[in-house]
Amino acid sequence: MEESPKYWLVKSEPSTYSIDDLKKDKKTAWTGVRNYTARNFMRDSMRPGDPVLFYHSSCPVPGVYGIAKVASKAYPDPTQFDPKSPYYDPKATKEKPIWYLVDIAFVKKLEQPVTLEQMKQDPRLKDMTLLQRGNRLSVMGLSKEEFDVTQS
DNA sequence: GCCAACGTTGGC
DNA sequence: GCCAACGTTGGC
Repeated sequence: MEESPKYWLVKSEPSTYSIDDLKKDKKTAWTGVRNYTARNFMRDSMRPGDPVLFYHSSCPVPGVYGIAKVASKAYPDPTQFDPKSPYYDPKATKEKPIWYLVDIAFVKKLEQPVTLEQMKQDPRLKDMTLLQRGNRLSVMGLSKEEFDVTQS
């Protein structure tokens, strides 16, 4: 049976990595996610080609600034093995990695961002994980409807 | 810079 | 296995 398509949202602080950086790079390894729920999404559910909303957080106007897509299957995050990396995890070994990631590829930058403010006011997005109280997930799933609203 | 909300850690 | 303390996230 055909698996239903999945839609995603990833957060990034634009001062660290923005949609413009992704546009320039075309593709990037989504390193540094150190949250088990987010890891599980990447490791277990993301598939190459899945559409991704690119969200800017901790910036003057938080919101969705672009579209990306999943560009690889999951593989171990190399930064967990690197003692010089801020994401180094001494408990991880190459035989037993802890953290996984996928590659994310640029699709497009939105001419106008869909701001957090706009999303909060859209009744169709009431159940969106992003808008739930206190949510801090950096990788989250979306329904097709939630993905499509930001396209209109 | 503040602070609420959350996840993780570690003592017991 | 509980739960208080702590660190981090992220909007404002």
